[in-house]
Amino acid sequence: MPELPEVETVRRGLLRLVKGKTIQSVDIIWPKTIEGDNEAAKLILRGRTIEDIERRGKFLLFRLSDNLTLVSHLRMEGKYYTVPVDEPLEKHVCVVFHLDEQIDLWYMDTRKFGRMQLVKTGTETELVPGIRKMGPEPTDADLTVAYLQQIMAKSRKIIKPFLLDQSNLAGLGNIYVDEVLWQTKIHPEQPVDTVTLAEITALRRNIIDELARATEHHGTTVHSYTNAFGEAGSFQNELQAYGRAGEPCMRCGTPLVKIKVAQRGTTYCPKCQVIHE
DNA sequence: GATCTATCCTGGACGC
DNA sequence: TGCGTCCAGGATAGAT
Repeated sequence: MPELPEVETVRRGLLRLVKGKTIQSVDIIWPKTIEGDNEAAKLILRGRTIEDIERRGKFLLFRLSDNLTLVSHLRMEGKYYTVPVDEPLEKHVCVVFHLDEQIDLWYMDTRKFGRMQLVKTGTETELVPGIRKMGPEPTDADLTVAYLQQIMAKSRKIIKPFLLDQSNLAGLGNIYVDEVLWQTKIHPEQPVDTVTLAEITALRRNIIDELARATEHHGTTVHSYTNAFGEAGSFQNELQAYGRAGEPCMRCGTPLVKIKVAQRGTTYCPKCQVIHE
């Protein structure tokens, strides 16, 4: 399930593989992948050159020639692969971009949750709802203690769904939320407005550092995630909470517990992570 | 306005 | 072996 480190890894891989290439034509196998009129999208994409690929949160932004941007979200299992032209289609290929130099770019998605949207470059911050409402990137410059303190004081949510909500901050998903909460010793059901300033400060540090470290490891491979070269990330070997239910906590030895929070599987240490007033 | 819930999807695990 | 059921989860529309 791609979160920010995985999406950033895909972006870097795609830059090496398709930057500067021109789209000759497009086949749309799963129509719902591309929002709106598929036939119009095919016509609009034809002849456009991929000038750059940027990222905002978990969205990939393919900057195309003549001020067009293809906004792509991988959701659960979306993946990009480049293959020789006219390679027989594998199962789960949703969109094929026929590029110049005899290369095809496949968008594959086992669960077909991923979505793409075509917009005029620069309007994605208004026209793509997920980007319009998105909170700051998890970096030292953008994600400040003061900002977190301000929005957390006003929230009546519990911490896990709060951190998963991309309008509060960008980039976290189920895996890394469990990790940073374990690192910061915060219970996933702790009410947001009761988290102390010391905890907010430590949480912010852990979010920024954890996502940067995971990006260095090319992300986490759980289920089927691979980068644009079909390679798996290695950060799953570094995980301390997610997927380790029943195993001893690396801090205190207490068996980690798995519960459901906001419809999401959640692993935490019942001794280190205790709800406080 | 804030929060919660159902929905979209399919492969894999599991029980019978 | 084959079938049915459940689980995984990011974003969002609709309900509360």
